[in-house]
Amino acid sequence: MTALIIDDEIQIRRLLRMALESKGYTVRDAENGQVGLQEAVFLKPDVILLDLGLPDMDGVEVLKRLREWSSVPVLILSVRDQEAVKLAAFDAGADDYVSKPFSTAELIARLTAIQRRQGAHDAANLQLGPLVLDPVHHEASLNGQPLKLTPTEYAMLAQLVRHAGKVVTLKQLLRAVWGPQAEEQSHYLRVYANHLRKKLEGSTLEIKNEPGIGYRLEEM
Amino acid sequence: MTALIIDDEIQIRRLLRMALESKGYTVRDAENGQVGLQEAVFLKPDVILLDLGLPDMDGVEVLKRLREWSSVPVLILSVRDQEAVKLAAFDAGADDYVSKPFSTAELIARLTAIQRRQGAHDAANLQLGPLVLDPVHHEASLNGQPLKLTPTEYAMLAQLVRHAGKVVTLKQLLRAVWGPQAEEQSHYLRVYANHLRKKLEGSTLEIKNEPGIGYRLEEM
DNA sequence: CCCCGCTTTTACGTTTTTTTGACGCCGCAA
DNA sequence: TTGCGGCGTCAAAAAAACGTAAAAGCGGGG
Repeated sequence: MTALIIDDEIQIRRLLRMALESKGYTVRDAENGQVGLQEAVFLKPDVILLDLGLPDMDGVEVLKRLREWSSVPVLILSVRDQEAVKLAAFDAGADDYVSKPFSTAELIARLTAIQRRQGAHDAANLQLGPLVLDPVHHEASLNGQPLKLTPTEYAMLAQLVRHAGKVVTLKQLLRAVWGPQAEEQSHYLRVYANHLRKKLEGSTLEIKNEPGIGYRLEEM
Repeated sequence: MTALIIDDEIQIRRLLRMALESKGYTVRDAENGQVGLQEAVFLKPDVILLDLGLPDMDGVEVLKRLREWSSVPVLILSVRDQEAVKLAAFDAGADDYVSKPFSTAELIARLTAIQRRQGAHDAANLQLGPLVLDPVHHEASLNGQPLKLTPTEYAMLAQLVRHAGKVVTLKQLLRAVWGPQAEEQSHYLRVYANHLRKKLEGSTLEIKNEPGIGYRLEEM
């Protein structure tokens, strides 16, 4: 089990390193985003602890770059206890969030939690029943057969799969797929929900609408 | 298992030689970049330990020259603990980085780590159906006949072959072939996809485009 | 110095995707 | 019943991405 710490404060790195090593992790650290990403590529860690306040680049940006090819569990560390930042981090694919200062016990608890969750539905990719999404290659398959999706279709379906069975609000979907400035353009969703429904036709999956709230991907 | 040490300080060479030989490596060393490159060609080592502070040429330059024809794992040694240099080395294709002074234990650990990683996707020649790529000499053949490729064409085709059958995203291709700063220059890809398609014409291989996502090399 | 091969840039027609607009349906409330 | 908001559907218009060819830039070798 290897963990990668990306944080610019050496005290934090030391603290985390000790806590993790005492739990049997092999620990590697990086003090900025650039190096952190490089380490992630080379080291292929089993979990990443990422500080949002890095000197060279925004932590959310680091997370986005990481998520282009990796689905490793990421635990966000941050002094900022602001909702907006939290949401941005989750949107970018964070698995959990801890605000500094934190107790090492809480940290370890959350860490094992996200790794267990990961183990549960990892086995590679985003998956829901017969549908498999491969985030690295942007490919999808349904019942083992390739499913052709445009970039926008893929992004919307991925968002739905990430919250499979739960309602994803209109705003969440629009923000995730079209960006924050498109939060009000809910007609986009109608068009693309339609596309996706056609492509999912004949499978056990269904995109349901909750009027005024959002959409939900369900397995029948 | 043979290791090549490229370093101008004789104490370092001795130290490394002892550490490596005790781990069962056959060791060869060179005291400057020129000789080091020649040794690399001649010896085809399984791993290279490269000092960045060489008397005759910049270590990063050595690495670039090496990477023109070899994908051997390279571990960088340097007294300079500067981020800029590290990044330059990684960009040029380094696998890991150790700052002097270092413990031999750490060195060995990193060494075995990068070799294990390498083993994963090495396995000698890249091949897909009638196409064979020789990473050592940067040569290619199709249906047994030599296929003439420019360096850029080779790099792009190699990237596609490594992920044969899967989509390689635009960013991934651009980063791999033209470097991270060319991430947005997707017109390069159009031009070179075109070149490669012409050279693959008549074979069972096909370069397909997934609009907005990337390219895929398929065998028909 | 010029030629040659390779890379980069530019231009333009084509294909694919995204956006926009129109229309009808349904449920709900006035 | 009628009017309205949110939704589903379809297709045209607009934008983006792609394929292709050819010109311009660039560097090394003769």
